[in-house]
Amino acid sequence: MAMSERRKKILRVVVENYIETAEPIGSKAIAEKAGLTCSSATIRNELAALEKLGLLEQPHTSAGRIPSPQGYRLYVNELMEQHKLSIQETERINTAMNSKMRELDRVIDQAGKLVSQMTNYPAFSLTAGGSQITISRYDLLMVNSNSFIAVVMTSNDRVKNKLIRLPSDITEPQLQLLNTLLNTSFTGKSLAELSPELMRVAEKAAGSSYGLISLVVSFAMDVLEDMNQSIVRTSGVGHLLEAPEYQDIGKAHKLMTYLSGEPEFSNMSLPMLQGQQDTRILIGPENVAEELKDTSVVLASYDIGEGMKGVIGVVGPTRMDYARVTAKLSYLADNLSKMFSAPQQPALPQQQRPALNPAPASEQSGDEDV
Amino acid sequence: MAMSERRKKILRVVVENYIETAEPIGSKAIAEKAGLTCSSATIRNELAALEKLGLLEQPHTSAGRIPSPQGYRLYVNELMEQHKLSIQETERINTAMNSKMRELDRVIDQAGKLVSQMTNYPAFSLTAGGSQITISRYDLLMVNSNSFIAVVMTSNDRVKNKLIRLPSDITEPQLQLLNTLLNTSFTGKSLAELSPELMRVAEKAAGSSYGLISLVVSFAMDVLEDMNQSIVRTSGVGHLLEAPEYQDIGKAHKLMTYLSGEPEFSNMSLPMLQGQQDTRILIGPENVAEELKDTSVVLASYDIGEGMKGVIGVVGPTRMDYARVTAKLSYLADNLSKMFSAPQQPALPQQQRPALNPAPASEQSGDEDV
DNA sequence: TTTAGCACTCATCCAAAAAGAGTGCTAAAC
DNA sequence: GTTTAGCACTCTTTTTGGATGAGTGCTAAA
Repeated sequence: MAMSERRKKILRVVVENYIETAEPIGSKAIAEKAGLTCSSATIRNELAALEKLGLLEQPHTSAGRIPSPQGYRLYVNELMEQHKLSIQETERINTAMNSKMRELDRVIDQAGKLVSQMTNYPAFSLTAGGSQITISRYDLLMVNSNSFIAVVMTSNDRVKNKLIRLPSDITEPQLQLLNTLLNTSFTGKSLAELSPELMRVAEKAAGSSYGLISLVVSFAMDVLEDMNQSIVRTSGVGHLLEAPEYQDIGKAHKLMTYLSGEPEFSNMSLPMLQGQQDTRILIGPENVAEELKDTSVVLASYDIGEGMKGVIGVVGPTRMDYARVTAKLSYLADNLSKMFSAPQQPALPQQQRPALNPAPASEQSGDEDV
Repeated sequence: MAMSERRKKILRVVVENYIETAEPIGSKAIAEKAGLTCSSATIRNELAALEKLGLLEQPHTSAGRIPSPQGYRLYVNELMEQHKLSIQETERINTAMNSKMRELDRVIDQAGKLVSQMTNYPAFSLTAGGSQITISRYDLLMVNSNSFIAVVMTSNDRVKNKLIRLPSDITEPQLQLLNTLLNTSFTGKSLAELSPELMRVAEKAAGSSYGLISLVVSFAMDVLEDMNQSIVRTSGVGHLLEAPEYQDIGKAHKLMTYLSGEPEFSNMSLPMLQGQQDTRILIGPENVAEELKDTSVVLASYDIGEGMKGVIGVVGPTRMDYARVTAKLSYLADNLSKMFSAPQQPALPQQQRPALNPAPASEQSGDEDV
């Protein structure tokens, strides 16, 4: 009896009305919208009950009701209907993914932008979780007597390179030797295992007084560190101003500054980075950060391979359209996962660079380079 | 007589007051601030004259005066004093540049962010002008029988790579052959010169039926295209809300959306990309874009080497503090130029990765990779 | 349990009045 | 000829107070 069907219906009308209009709704309007047979007075009684349960709130004595965060939570958990994406929407995502999403950096960037454009909310995008990645191979390419290119490949099949210049000369055989040494002693090691001691020992053994090994290995460490480190990127903060709840400049500004800083999105993405779930909704006060206390965050994660994960998310007013946003977000995340697992890229009519021969072959694994 | 010293002084007070307070100023207040010996009535006469000259404006009959765009222009051209950066400010720029600005992509990103933080205005950052860059060298590194790494080096000493997978097997000698062919026929060519015909011919000559050449060359084309293409990045749009002129949400939102889109900053950067000047101030209506008509833009360019240029810029209300902004911008731009020309990085106490041996050597030229 | 009725509370809107800032002009002073 | 004091006038901003109306909570009857 705590939650009769009627109450659920009422709650739902309140939530959906508020999502749509951002205005409180009164008993009379509810009676009409809900298609219930009872009168507004009855609804008033129910409203009072729902308020007592903590699911509704009243901005002031003589206003209608709006959902409380708990109200949203119940709505999201039990009442919300799955939103189906329209064909246009899926098309849009697909085409956007086909163009220019090749490198990891760009994926983070573009995915965020795309999400923001599609939801009309600020969006963010991040990657993380590469701490157990190792270097699987080194190649040193001689350029001239005082510079060479170091190419390293990681266990998750990414390749990065760097042009290294030396103050003194080096010969091809020396470089070869160095290359072999690197491949025998410095592969299969994670960032943590590439200790300075190891380097010193190897340096000595090689009889190299140039610190050449350190130079290359330190580059390798940079690469691993970069993969490890999560890059967060925010886009579309301007969308905030569209929502009536951010007509208050002070409020809008505060949130914007927070979003443009380096917020701890990675924290809230944790359960997803650990693979415990792949979408997550944080409603208002459920957020840890003070700045997000009356804001909701919707997150979806995707797989980059080798234990690495990416997360895309949306930030908006608590009354955001959860059904629609989650639908878009998880569709996009799914597609990103597919893109990273299948080298052939998404499942769409490809448009290769027009001038190309029908390449018999393939595409790269993910991205390249530092 | 059109512009007596007194008038200049008055104009200057009006501009500087407006920059500081965003409020019109009246004759009496000017008399005090300017330290002139005359009375407010005299000033009123002068004000009327300055208004007739089009240098001042009056929001409404009984308000004080504010500068017109022409007024700003005159101020910027003749009256503005060079602003000296404080030690703290230069320090801040220096330290920010030392950390994590290694790769080009990141430079664009970080420089924009830094500018925005230092000026408290939205900032943008872009690079352009690599159309005559060529590929100077190819290396193909065998990974296994159906994949290899393609490494290309460009004429401006950047190196990019890509892991290429094949549906069918390939042998080391085949790869070698391919490598040689690429280096003999496809180096020293700009993007425009890498025509599909050339590829077809080479493909035939090589007897390769795999389209392998296309695969690698098309990657090279991507690389050149990427360098050619200007990447624009905007940061700190939220700062707009701090300015009183953007307390109007509608206005703020419009400008923000414009800035977050892909605005033609590259157009206004043109004179700078062509090396005709290295800072530029566009005041209000001097801007081409409708959205920027009552906004000012300050730009500074820096050299990336090999004809490539980068531009950083700031967008703000017409009353922005030009002296301070230009000072910061050009200091940063200078430092960026230095950083790109000298491999050793800026002129500051370096902190290398702590665990490293005192590397006898150097650092990379600029950045790496795609 | 539902409903009609009614007094009551607040936010919002609007108009009118009051306050204040700054001007432009005139006539006198330097 | 330039500067200045004086003053009426204009226009914005702020304040005030009443009217309006939406929506409630409660009571008493169905």
